[in-house]
Amino acid sequence: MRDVLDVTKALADGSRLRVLMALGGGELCVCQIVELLQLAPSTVSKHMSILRQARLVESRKDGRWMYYRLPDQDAPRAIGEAIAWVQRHLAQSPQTQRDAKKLQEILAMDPEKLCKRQNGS
Amino acid sequence: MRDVLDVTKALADGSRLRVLMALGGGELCVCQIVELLQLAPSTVSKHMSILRQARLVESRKDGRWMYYRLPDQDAPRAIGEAIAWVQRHLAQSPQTQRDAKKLQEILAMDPEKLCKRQNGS
DNA sequence: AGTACAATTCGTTATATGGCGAAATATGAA
DNA sequence: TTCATATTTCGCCATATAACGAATTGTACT
Repeated sequence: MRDVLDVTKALADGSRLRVLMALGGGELCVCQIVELLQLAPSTVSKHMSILRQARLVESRKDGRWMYYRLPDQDAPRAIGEAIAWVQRHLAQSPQTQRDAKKLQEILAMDPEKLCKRQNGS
Repeated sequence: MRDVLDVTKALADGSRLRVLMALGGGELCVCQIVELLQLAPSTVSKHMSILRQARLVESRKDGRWMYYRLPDQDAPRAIGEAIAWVQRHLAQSPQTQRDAKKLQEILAMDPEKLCKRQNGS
């Protein structure tokens, strides 16, 4: 039950759902997620740790950058099914579509500049 | 997104998950759920209103008793899938099995006496 | 009408959660 | 080593949530 609750609690937040949908397009680093959600880096980091705790995302560290991605096949079945459910039922959401658009802009930017912009402003 | 969040938030509580699993065996009235969860009637009522808001349960009033059940075919697909997911991944849980056992005892009781017992003690 | 009673609503309290900024951590570059 | 910087951890605050008991509502039975 703990496992199931970890998943449902992790899914019970709008920002975290948006991140999961965004990761459907491939891995993202924290500063890209910060830019998408327009939340403080510390807040995003907390969200990602909750998602990782629930095993809804996996992470990879590359230098100073931490990349998050959706889990692959080795993940428990419950996880894959939960993510698929979210994707099915959120795909048409206006929020998801706005985010997809913004993600294009973010991915077009140089990640270096993106991160610096966050300290600057 | 609102709909999806209503569902995930409703599922993000242990008591509500237990109720959904219990309803897999058929409809229950509030006092039976109170007996199962060992929570105050007002608390259970609140839980049920959250589940109904999310459309994870339907209700039927019979005299003074309110019966709750899992939704039938007319429910949105997202709902049926969510319930099926919970059932699949909670079926083996110790909590679910304890509850199933206790449910047998509750169903064996006279509902009239069950409700009165709650005021008495 | 009046009583009994299942369920809900309301008001309150304790805890959980989401948000931020400051400080700490970790890693690459000078 | 020293500095810059991406991320995380920590401490704090505001809001949300779960729990209860008391009061209210709705229904059946005198």
